[in-house]
Amino acid sequence: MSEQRQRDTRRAAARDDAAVLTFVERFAAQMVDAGMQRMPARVFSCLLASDSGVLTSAELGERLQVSPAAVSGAIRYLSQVGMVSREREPGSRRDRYRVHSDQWYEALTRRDSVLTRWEDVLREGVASLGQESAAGRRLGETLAFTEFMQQELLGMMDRWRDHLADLRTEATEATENTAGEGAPGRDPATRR
Amino acid sequence: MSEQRQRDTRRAAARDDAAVLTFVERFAAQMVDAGMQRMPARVFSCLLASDSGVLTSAELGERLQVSPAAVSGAIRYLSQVGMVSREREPGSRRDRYRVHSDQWYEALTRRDSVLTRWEDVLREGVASLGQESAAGRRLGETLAFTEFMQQELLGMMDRWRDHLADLRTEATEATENTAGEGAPGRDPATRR
DNA sequence: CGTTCATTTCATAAATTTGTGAAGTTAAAA
DNA sequence: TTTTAACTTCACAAATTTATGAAATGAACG
Repeated sequence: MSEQRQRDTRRAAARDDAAVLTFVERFAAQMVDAGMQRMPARVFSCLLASDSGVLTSAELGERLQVSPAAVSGAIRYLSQVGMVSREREPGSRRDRYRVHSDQWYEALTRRDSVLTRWEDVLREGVASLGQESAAGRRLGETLAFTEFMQQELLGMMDRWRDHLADLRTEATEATENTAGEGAPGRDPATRR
Repeated sequence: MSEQRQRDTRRAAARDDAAVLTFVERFAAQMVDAGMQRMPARVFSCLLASDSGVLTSAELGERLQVSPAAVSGAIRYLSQVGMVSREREPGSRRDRYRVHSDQWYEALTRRDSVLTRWEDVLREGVASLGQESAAGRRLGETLAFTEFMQQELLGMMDRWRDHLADLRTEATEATENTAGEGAPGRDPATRR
């Protein structure tokens, strides 16, 4: 590697660090607006913007300038809702947290999702207000909407998986230069 | 109206009031869990569970036991995101706030929605991290997902409108007893 | 025009949420 | 077994959010 090249690399890395942090904070802020707690949002965003897609607690703490306790709490939440998974290499005491770029979307259609809990409450509401009242009918309609939506989301995710496969094929064919965890040879049949 | 009937009505009304309040608070709590602020959630839920679908500030304040200021703030938010509209009868100084059971769902697909802002941030992230890096590729994929999802939501809402029309037709045919704002003769062609 | 009533704005007090340090727990290493 | 390193839990302080009362605005009515 020439000295010129090395200097370029170092400069690029420095620029990236700043750029990554900027993105992490902006994207996290959007997630916060959408209702997520701040720390989970920052941790998730940080993983999303990392090259490997895997970071240790220490790395997250250093990048976000927060305590191990804060990371711990955020990870507890994120793994609970299936957006991040926790790994440990046998023979180490360091956890590694990973965002599955292939799978975190799936959290949207989780069976025990927000929508399901809405439905429970709405069903109760319809029952106690009665189908005959205007209010009861309105609640019933809202219930129908959430049920419809949950059904539709399933179909949507199926189509997304196909769409994603297409995108990755295109990307691979365009560059003929696959490496890392970007686009492992993916077999649509093994999905779900 | 017989005395017996009157007593029944009164008893039913009392039961309903309690039932409505229970529902309102439970549903609002779900919306809060999903990220909405408490007061907007309560106000919206209260409108949703009202027979007329229209309430004044004073009525909302009384049912929820909150100050006019709190109602005002909640309504500002709700009308901004298109979940509630504000009306005033010419020749009155009292506002009336309405939930359009036909339309509040549409707020989900608003052009300036959460998703659109996510996309802006993600696009920036892809640009600054570069398509070549693994992180850049991951962000690009997330961007593709949000774009895909936004597109799909449009189709979904189209299908919902049809589905809703069917539901209402069924309901009307079953009872042959239409009244109030429940199911006005609806022409699918006039939608949107 | 001035009065009255409904809504909005704003400063503030209360309640909730958030992140930290320190102690506690668990499991690898010595 | 003891030591050490990593993660977790917990009580608390700080920051943020939330709802209120009081003052301000605005529009109908006399």
